[in-house]
Amino acid sequence: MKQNNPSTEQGSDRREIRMLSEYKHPYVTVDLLLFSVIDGQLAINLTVRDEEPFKDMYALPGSFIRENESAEGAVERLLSDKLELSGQIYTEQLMTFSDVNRDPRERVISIAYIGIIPDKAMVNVPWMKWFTIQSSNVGSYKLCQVDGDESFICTCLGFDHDKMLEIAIDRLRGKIDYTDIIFKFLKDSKQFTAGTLREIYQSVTGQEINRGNFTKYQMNTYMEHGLIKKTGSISIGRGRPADTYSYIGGDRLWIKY
Amino acid sequence: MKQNNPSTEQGSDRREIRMLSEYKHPYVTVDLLLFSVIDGQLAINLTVRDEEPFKDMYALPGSFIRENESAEGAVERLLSDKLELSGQIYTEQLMTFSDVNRDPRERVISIAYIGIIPDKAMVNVPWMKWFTIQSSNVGSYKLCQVDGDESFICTCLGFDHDKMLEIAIDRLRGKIDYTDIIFKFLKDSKQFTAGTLREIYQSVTGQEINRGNFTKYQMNTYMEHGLIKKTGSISIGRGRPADTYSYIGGDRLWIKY
DNA sequence: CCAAAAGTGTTAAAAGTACACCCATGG
DNA sequence: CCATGGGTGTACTTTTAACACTTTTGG
Repeated sequence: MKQNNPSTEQGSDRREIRMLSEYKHPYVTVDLLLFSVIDGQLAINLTVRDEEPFKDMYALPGSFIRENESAEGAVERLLSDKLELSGQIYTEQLMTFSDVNRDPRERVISIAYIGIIPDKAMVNVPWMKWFTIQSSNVGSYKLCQVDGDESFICTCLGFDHDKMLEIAIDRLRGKIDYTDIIFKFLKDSKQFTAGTLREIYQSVTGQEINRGNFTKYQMNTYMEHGLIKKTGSISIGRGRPADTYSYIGGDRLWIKY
Repeated sequence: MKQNNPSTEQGSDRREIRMLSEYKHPYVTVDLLLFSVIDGQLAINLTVRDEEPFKDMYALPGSFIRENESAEGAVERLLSDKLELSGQIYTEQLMTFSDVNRDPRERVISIAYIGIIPDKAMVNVPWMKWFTIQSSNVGSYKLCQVDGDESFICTCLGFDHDKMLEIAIDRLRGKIDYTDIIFKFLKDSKQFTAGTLREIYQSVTGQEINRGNFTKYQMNTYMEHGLIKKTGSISIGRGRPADTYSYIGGDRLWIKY
C-alpha cells in the first residue's frame, strides 16, 4: 500500500544509494565530434580502432570521466591529451547515449560533445584522421578521408558513433542560423570577409546561398546583433577588395527575431 | 615521446578501463521535468525533499539508472513507479549535468529528461505537487503551487534543478514552433479545436498570438505537414461551433519551411 | 580592356501582422 | 436579439529570393 507521507517516499533516495552501491556502476565517458571545414566541406576528425570491438573501424575519440572532473573537464583533457590541442576550443554538449549494449565490453554511458576548430592542421597527431562529410540521403553520410594515399571511403563507424554523427550534423545545421557557431570555424575571427563566412555557411548546410543576399542580409543581421563589426579595411585578391569584419560577440546566443 | 603507431595509442582504451576499475565510478541518475498546462499556464511537477541535502526544498523527481536499463528505461520506470503514470508518456532528453559537486553526498551525474502530460490529474500521488511557472525576468522564474491551501511560492529548487528548469523551458519554447510537442499537451488529441491549441501555445511561450491568424496559418501549417486533419465535425460551446481537428502525425518532426 | 570578385539595387513572391467583418449558438 | 466565441477576408508590412548592375582590382 502506498504511503501518504512524502517523507517515507523520499527516504528511498538514500536507500537507493545504499542499495545500488552493491550494483556495478556504469562507466561514463565523453566522446568528441570535432568538426572543421576543409576545402569547402564539413569534416570530422576520427581515429582508427586497433582492437576489438570494432577493430580496424573508425570511431570518435573519447575518454573516461575521472572522479574529480566534470564532463566538460574530461572533454578539455581529451582535447589536450589525445588531440594535443591547446588553447580555447569551442565545445558544446550534444546528448547522452546510454543503450545498455552500446559497448559490448562493459556497460558504458557516453556524453557526446561537439567541438569546432578553424583549421584541420591544428590537429597534429598521427592517430587522428580527417574525413569530409558528403550527405547523400537523409540521415546517411559518406565519409572521405582527407590526405589519404588513396581516397578511402568510410561508411560505418564503431559503436553508436554513426548515430552521434548524424545527430551532430543536424544540430550544426539547425543552429547555424540563430547562433554564433559559424564564427568558430573562422581561421582569423578578427579579420574575415563575407565570402569566407559564406563558404563556411554553405559547407555546413550543404546548400548554396546567393552571394549578394548573404552579404547584404546575413552580414547585416550579425551586425545588428552586435556579433561582428566592419573593420573598414579591405583585403586583397583578384577582383574588387572585400570589406573585412571582426567578430566581437563573446559567446552570446541570439535568437532570430 | 609520442609513438607514431596509432595501435599503441588506441591500446589505451583498454588500459584505461582496467585502470579506472579501481576508481569509484559515478552514480548516474535521470531527473524528470514533467510539464503540463494548468489553467492557461505552463506548470511543472515537483516533489519536496524530506532530508538533507536541500531538506524541505522542492526538487525534480529522479531515479538511479540500473545496470540493465538505458536512461530512457530509467525514465519509464520513474514514471510508472514514482509518479504512477501508466501508458505512453512523451519524453525527450534535455541534457546531462555532471558538475563534480552538484550532489554534496556523492558524485552523481544526472541525465535530465523533459516529459509532457495533458492533464495534471494524471499524477495522482501525494508526494508530487504542481507548480505554475511565471516567467519574470530572463532566466528567472517564480513557481506558484497549484491546489495549495495558501499560495505557496517557491523560487529556488534543490541541487542544480533551477538550471535544469530554465534550460527546459527555453527548449520547450524553442521547439514549439517547429516540432509537434504542442500536441502532447492535448487532453484529447483526436478531437480538439484551434482555440484549445492556441491556449497551449500561449501558455508555453508566455506571449499572446492573434486568434484569427493562429487559426488560419498555424492550423494550416500543421495540416500541410500532415500532422493534423479536420474531422469536419463541430463542437459545442457558447458561441459559434468550432472546427475540430485530429492529431495524426506519429512523432515525426517537421522543420519549418 | 577584360575577366574576376565583391558591393549595391530592383523587383516579385512569400510570410507575418493587425484588424475588421460575418456566422452560429446559448441565454 | 444580443453577447460570445469562432471562421474568414483584407490591407499592410516585413522577409526571402532571384537576379541585374556597378565598382575595383590583376593580368
